[in-house]
Amino acid sequence: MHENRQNIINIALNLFALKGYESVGVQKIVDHAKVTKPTLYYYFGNKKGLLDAILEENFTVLIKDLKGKINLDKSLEYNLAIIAHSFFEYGKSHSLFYRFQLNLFFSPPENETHKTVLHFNSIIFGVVESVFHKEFGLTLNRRVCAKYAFTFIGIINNYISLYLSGLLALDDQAEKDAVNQFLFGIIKK
Amino acid sequence: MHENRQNIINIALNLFALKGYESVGVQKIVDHAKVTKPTLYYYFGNKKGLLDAILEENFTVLIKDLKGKINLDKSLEYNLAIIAHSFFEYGKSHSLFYRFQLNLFFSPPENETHKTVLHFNSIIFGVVESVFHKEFGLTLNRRVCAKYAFTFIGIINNYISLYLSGLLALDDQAEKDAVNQFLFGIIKK
DNA sequence: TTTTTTATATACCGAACGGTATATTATGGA
DNA sequence: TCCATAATATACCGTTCGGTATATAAAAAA
Repeated sequence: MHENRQNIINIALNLFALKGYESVGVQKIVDHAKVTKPTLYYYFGNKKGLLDAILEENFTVLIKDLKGKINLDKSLEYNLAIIAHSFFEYGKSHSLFYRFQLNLFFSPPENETHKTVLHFNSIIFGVVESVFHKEFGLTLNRRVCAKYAFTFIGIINNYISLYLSGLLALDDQAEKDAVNQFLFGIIKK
Repeated sequence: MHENRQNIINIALNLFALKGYESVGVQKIVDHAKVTKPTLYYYFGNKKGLLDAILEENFTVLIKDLKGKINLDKSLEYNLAIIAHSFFEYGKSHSLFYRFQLNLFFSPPENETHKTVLHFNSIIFGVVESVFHKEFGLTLNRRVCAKYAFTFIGIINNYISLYLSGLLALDDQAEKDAVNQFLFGIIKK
């Protein structure tokens, strides 16, 4: 039951990630999934509903993982390593989705797709920011904590982008490199 | 003479940056520019030709500025500051284009638009990499220099993204912050 | 002045777009 | 067994897509 629903989601993610959301028509999706248009519209209402389902399904995995593994009683270094590890493992296991999600994040602000992905990104951002707020909340204001979170996630995404381009392996060394780049820059090793 | 050509370029960049290349039809461009389709096709051949003209016109400015200001006889810190300054000034004076260019860079790899922007990005990348190669070329291999260049540009883009979202001012302090983040991380100030 | 080239408009093309009215087939409960 | 609902298909909707054949106006060259 509902196997068509899941199949449509999988097929659509593949096409979206490879060609872009706007470049893939509903007809092409249902052709690849070997169903017809009314089936897709029965499950998702419209094309945007299909996109929402894809985002919901895939982002939930990462968000739950991050929330479950972060431990605010431990050190900043510990939690940054945990975050880097979660992101990198997720990037490897959901590489198609990660590429697609990056694409949506950098899509134009008036595009409806941008706003949807922003919702999930702000959740992730809040989780990462909590780590900095616990560490620096008494000495630095919230704006600086937010900037740290944004910068750290930026460096993480930078590494994952390199991985997605085939230029880097997301191994233990890369996790350490990312955290060290953020904490100490390129000078100290 | 050719005022229609330039007008089409300006109008199209505005629409592309706000709604996305795929989401803006040729008809909408010519309507806004108050010309007709054959005029656009006379100057640019097709929609992709229009995109190429936009990229060429705008990237040339940044690339020439970078090449002109980098001085390989001076220190790494000096050149990184120069690069950050050029990027930030460019981001402020060409903010619409910068947003659009980021969007294209993160667009799906099979999309034709991605490949075009990659060409200009690799030129910029080469310029930045030359700074690291001059500094570390004897002690570090090319892969590490390339990674440094990629990371530094990533941090720069991170800052410009914050600016484009209205979350940060691209002032002198931001330039220093970006370079320090790259060189020394968040610890040393 | 005539001719050629440049620049623009009218009117149209087939294909693809997102979406739906309606019919049909399964399926599970009463 | 009957009926309601869930799930799928056929065939179609108006609109917009990128692109063009053709005509025309303006300007430059002959």
